[in-house]
Amino acid sequence: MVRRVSDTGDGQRRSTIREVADRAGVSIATVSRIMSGDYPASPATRKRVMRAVEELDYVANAHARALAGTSAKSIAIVLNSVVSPHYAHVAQGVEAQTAAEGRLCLIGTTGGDPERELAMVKFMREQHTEAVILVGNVVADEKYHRRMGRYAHALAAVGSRLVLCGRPPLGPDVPAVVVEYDNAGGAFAATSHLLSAGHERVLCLGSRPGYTTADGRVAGYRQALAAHRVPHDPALEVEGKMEWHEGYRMMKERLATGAHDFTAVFALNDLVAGGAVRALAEAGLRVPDDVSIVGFDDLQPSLDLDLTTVHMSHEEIGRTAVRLALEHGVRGGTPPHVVLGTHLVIRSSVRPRSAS
Amino acid sequence: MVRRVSDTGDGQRRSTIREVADRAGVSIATVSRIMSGDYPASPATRKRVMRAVEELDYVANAHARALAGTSAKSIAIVLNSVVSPHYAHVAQGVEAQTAAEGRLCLIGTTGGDPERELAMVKFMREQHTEAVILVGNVVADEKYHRRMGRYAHALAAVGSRLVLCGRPPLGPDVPAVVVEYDNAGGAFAATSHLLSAGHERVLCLGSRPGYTTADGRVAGYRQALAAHRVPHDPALEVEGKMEWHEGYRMMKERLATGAHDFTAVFALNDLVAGGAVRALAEAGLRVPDDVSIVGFDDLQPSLDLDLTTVHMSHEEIGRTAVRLALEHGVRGGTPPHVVLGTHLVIRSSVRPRSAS
DNA sequence: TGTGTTTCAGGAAACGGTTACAGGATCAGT
DNA sequence: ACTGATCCTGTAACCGTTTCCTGAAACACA
Repeated sequence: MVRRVSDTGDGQRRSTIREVADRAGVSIATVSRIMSGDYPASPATRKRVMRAVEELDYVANAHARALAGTSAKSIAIVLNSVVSPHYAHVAQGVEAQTAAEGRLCLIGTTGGDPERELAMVKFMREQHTEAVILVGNVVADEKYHRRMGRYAHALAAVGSRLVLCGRPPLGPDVPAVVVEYDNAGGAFAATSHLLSAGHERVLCLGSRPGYTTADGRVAGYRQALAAHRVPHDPALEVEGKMEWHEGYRMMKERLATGAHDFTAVFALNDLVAGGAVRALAEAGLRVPDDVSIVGFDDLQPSLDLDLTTVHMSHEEIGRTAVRLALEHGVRGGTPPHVVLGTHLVIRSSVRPRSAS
Repeated sequence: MVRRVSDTGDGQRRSTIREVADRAGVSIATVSRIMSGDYPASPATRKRVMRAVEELDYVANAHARALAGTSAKSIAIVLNSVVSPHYAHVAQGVEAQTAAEGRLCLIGTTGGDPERELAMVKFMREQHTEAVILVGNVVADEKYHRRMGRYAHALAAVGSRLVLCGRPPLGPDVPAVVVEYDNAGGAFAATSHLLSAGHERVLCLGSRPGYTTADGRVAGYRQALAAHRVPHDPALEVEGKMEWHEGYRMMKERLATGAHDFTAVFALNDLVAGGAVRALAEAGLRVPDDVSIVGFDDLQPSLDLDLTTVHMSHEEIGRTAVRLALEHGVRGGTPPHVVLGTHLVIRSSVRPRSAS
């Protein structure tokens, strides 16, 4: 019997339970039981084992433990990127709740690439995570739908323990917990706030057909226009990604090509608002004196900009995702679908039109 | 022989390699070999196995695989929180490089609690991660030193594969890779920029004795004063955490209690700068007309504020940490210690004193 | 002292893979 | 037809735990 050397590949020799047992002069069963909590061992035995553990600096192998049944539970979160403030907060929420539930949190990023997302999900499945939380919107274009088949197949295998965070269901045959936030409602409130202040030409910055988050917010914008009986001018909807530089670009181009044909701006998120504000400033336009603006997210930028914006509890989304995944895991049944609300935070970036 | 049911606890029945083998009419060895890449199997056998894998939706158990030797490599990152932009970028860098090296990234947060940090390190050890990257500064107070013993013990066990990111060494007996950034150098450049513009009363916002990052930046601030032969006034150093609200508070209190006895501000990071700018604005003071300000980090806020600031490549830090950990793992020897440079980014938040 | 109960500890199977070793076919060369 | 070499596949040991089942010692009680 050749015993392979237990080399973990990192040059570290780890002591095993057998070595602890030998040193303590007991069987491995005894060591295992003593390690895993309250077992009625004689004080003498217990002390001997503990000393051996101490001396050998023994740490149980999580893989072996998982294989033997007592798996160290873990939950995976897969997102585009962790630098975007929104995602960062969601990740924070997931991590916090995961820790609170005594689980480990695995994280993987995809850069928005569906291919990498698929690979990640497979990887997480191999790790036997209890749940995979997918966050971030995915473009619902043709390519996406073509790959849907494979997605659905791979994801259905983890069954209901799949959680979709702020993104559309993958298909009717793929059961999944869904946690959304009320994009349309928030956008409605934001736009209404501007309209109520007398603004009628409201620029909508950052639309991006096919991206569900953007679509939801644009929908809310339009609903608000309709509710206030303000005509909808498609030319006021500007396409762009929800990033600072895009906000800057969109406003820059708007000011360069067209006339200053708006008095207010609804930015699809705070980053876009920030970029837009800078572009306005460079054109000599002031907020809120010359232009009113409302953002979305209530993240860091809104403090610096003193921006009126739509507040979401980003961490709450992450926490809820974990909680629902776990609850649903024990309860079963049809997976829950939760929509988290938003509310408007008034700061100083909006001024009534009559007063301007 | 009673075969326990392979229940992973999540209600999902996962198919095993044995089931695949049975269905394909081959042995498990063949399945294993075919799954793990290029093995000279007959096309017929290969096809049969692949079909069985497909039908059963077989995914190998990562734990079993790890136990058997071919471990799925992983790297752990432990940090205070992922919402702080700096940490988020570092985490992003770690994640990116980890993925590039074909590893999985485990993430854990501690909330700055040394106790939780210790628990995390232990957890990561159990997971047999190749390296544990510790990022974020830890207060070097008495309590910390008291616990040092246990830290050192637990951490030394992962040996040189411990990476310290922007934090002080744990002790002379604990070998670790260290990746730092030049806080003092950056602060020196920032402060010098203000001094060269003719400012002599430069407020330093966010000092916090014992916290190495803050200490480094304050040191650079003082060195710059000395180099420019400007007297150092301790009253100009204001203590506070490196957060937006703290920056706001510090400036608010300064303006409330004392006179406006400074013409420039060196904020220890961009968040603090943002809070300070808001407080100044509320007092009717403009940047840069009335007060010049320089930040540190060159993160999102500096775009909104058009802030002159010290640029660091936050992601680079994370990437470097992973790269060094892996390189050092194969090379051995004394662990490397790398210091990454910074440079000043000029925007519009500083104006020469003579012109104001 | 005999017997029934605890109390504590060990032996061994099982978890799901990988891989060294061995062996049966198939095939080419003589 | 015999011998080797070549190909492919199966058997079984092993990774490091947990835990069921069994058994010996110690104890209580009649």
